[in-house]
Amino acid sequence: MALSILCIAGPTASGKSARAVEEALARNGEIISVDSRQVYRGLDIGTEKITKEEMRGVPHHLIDIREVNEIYSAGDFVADATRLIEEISGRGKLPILVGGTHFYFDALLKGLPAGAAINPEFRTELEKLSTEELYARIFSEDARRASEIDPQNRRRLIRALEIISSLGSVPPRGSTTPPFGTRLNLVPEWIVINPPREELRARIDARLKQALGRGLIDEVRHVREKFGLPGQGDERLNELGLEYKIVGEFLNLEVELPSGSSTSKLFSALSAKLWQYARHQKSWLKKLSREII
RNA sequence: GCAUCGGUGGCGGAGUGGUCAAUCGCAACAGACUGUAAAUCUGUCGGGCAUAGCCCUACGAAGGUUCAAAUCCUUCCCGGUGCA
Repeated sequence: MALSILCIAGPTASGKSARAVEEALARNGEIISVDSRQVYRGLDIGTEKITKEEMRGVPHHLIDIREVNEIYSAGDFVADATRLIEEISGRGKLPILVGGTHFYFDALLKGLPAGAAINPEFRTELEKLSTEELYARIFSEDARRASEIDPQNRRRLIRALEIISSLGSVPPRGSTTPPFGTRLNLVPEWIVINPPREELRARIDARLKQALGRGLIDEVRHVREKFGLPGQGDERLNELGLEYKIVGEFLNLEVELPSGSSTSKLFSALSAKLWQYARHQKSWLKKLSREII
C-alpha cells in the first residue's frame, strides 16, 4: 500500500517548524520531527525546540523521547517514523515530516542496512586499530565498499566493519530499500525552504541572540551537570551539536577570563559555526533537489 | 625619558641566515555522507597563469652586511611590560 507523506526540509532558522504547523492545520496533518537533537529532553533552547503554544494544537512526534545520556540513532528514527506514519495514516491524517537532519530523511526514504545494529563492544575493539588498519581490513573483506568509502573517516570505517561483521558485506547503495529499511511504500511530497544567503545569516544571528537571552548558557550547564564530572560531559556535549560544544568550551574557559569579556567572542564563534552548519545543510538540499526533480 | 620584550598571511601563532609563499589552529570557500549525522571526513586557502608546474609581490618602514635575510646590524614608527 502506498502512503502519502509531506516532507519539509531546509536549513536551520529557515522557518520550517512554523510552516509545518500551517500545513498541518490546513491539511489535517500530524507532525513528525526529523531532528537528531530534539529527541532529547532538556535540549530546548539550543535546538530551538518548538513550544506548546507554537504547536497550535497540532500533535508533534519524536520530540523529548530520550534522555541526553541515551543514544538515538538513524535506525531508531527509521523504526519510529515508520510506525508513526502508519498510525497517522491509519487515523486518516497526513504525516508531515519536518526537520534539518537530512540524513534521517535519507535513511527513511532510501533505507538502511537491516540486521546490522550497533555493537558497542565491537566498536571499542576496532577503536584500538589505526585508521590504516581499519581501511586495510575493509579492503580485504569488502573491496566494493572500500572503493567508495573515505579512507580517513574512522567513524565510517568502523561502521562499515560493523556491517560487514553481521552481514558479510555492506549492501550496495540503492539496494537498501525493502527488504532493508522501511517496509512502507512512501510517496513523498516535498517542500524545500531554502532562503538566500544574506537572509539566512541574518535569521541565524537573530535567533542566536534570542537563544542566549533565553538562557542557552544555563541550559548547557545543566546538561553538562547531568554527567557528573565536568570533563566527562564534554565529549557528549560535542555530540549534541555545536551550541552545546562551543558553549561547553566557553564554560571551561570562563573561570580564567574576567567575567563578561568573552561573551561577544562566544557570539561570533557560535554564529560562524551555525553558518557552517547551515551550509552543510544547503549542500544536502542541493543533492535532494537533484533527486526529487 | 631609560630598560626590556615584541611587530609574520583575514585572525591567532610557528619559523630565527639558504630546502620559505612561510608548520599549525581558527575563519572563509567547495565537497563527501549506508544505524553517534548540528556528528564524522576530504579539498582549496598571498596574487597571476597554460595550476603535480611557472612567474610576481610579501614577514612594521627605510637603509646596510652577505653569494644568500622573515631570520644578522643601524635608524625610525607602533604595541606590551618594568623603572623613573
